[in-house]
Amino acid sequence: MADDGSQVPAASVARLPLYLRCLEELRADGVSTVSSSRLAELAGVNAAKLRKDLSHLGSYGTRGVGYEVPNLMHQIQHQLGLDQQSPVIVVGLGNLGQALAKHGGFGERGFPIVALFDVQPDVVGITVGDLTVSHFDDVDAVVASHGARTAIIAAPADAAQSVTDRVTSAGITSVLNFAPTVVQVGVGVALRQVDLALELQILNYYQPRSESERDTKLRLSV
Amino acid sequence: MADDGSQVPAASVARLPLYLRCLEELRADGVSTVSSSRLAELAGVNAAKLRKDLSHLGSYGTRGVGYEVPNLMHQIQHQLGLDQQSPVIVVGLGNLGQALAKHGGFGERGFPIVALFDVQPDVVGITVGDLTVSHFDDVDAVVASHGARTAIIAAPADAAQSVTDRVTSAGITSVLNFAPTVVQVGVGVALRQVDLALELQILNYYQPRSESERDTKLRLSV
DNA sequence: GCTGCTTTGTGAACCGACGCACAAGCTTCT
DNA sequence: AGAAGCTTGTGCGTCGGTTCACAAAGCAGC
Repeated sequence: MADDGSQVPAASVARLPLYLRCLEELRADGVSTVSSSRLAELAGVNAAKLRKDLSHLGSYGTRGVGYEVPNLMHQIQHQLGLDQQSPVIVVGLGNLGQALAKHGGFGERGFPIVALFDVQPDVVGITVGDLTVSHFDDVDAVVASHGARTAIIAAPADAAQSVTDRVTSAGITSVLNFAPTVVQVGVGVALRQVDLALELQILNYYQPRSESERDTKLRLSV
Repeated sequence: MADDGSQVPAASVARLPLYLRCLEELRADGVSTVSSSRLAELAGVNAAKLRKDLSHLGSYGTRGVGYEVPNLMHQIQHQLGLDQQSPVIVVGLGNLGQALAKHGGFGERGFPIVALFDVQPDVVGITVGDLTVSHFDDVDAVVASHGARTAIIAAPADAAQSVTDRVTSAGITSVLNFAPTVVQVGVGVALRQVDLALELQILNYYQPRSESERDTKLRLSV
């Protein structure tokens, strides 16, 4: 029902790519139809929640049968705007940045990496994957020429904010920040933060502690 | 007030490491006392929410003054169980796994990487950072000898579940999964999933779309 | 065509999280 | 000592998300 006017709740949006990935697996296995309960099991979520999530993008299931895998994939892809490729730039080619640049998973899923940037003289000019690292000073022209809208920030923490400001003024409207610091973005720019060390610290809370701890805090799923 | 019996809500736990990181910055700048409003600004959250989060671990602020930076850091560290180091193993030394293994941020924050595992003959035996990659078959003995409780999974998706099962049976109780697939863990094992391509897909939803879209969905912070 | 089985889509209750707003409490100045 | 000014800690209303449970709807077999 909700196709045009209303928004999809943020919590649902965050799960749609997960469903899409599960659907890809099913399609690879030659499955043509899937029920909400089966798909929910694969995604590790509640079946009712999954159905409600999918209902936000229309009624594409068949009662008594389930969802047609290729059709549902197409609907989710459309809703997420994955119909066309979205070029991505990477800023900061340290260990993590280089790994991300060489990581094939992005290109496979419609996010080809088209340019790499750094400021270190010993990094600018080297080849990572099949791209040569450009100097960050050239970011405006390169972003414009490729029509890139998404930036992956893998720069040091103390440079992350200025890098973010620079790429957004160059036309970037989506920022995925791996630097271990909070960055601010203006309106009209989407932002997600991924902090690897933070994840370990969160996990650590759920470790059983020696000193007279309750053992009732041993669950966590994300 | 809530120190022993009651739990800290999961949403609060997930933010405590963030506060801790901001406090580290403040301490590095020589700041000895901080108000909730200032700390909230640094962390990018609401001040009342921050105070409520901190209240879950006791009353460590002084009204009219604020929080003493070193003391608050210590309390958060204690609550998260960061008093002692927690050794970590990395399974899967592809691009991402190698970058994570060389990433200094883990060791700095109390999570020294003590062992690396893979199954590929051309990877086992190589040196990454200052560790040599062991064969995954030896995981039980190595985990036991180091007392490691946390595993970072950077293996291919189709191996992630079996790797997870193996490391948990070897004694691992915290799993940080980077493989692009949902893994299941038994009770008593904490799990967090990080999927890089997923993040880009989520971001993509908030991109302005061409076809007669509302421009009211342009915000997102995490 | 009708009955029974299966599964979707959703109303509604429930639950947790968020943020406002204010009382309690500490500090400083007079 | 008393008053004024901050800042914490928290009660409470609100909002969004999750889950249950069921009606609506399609399919299969008789």
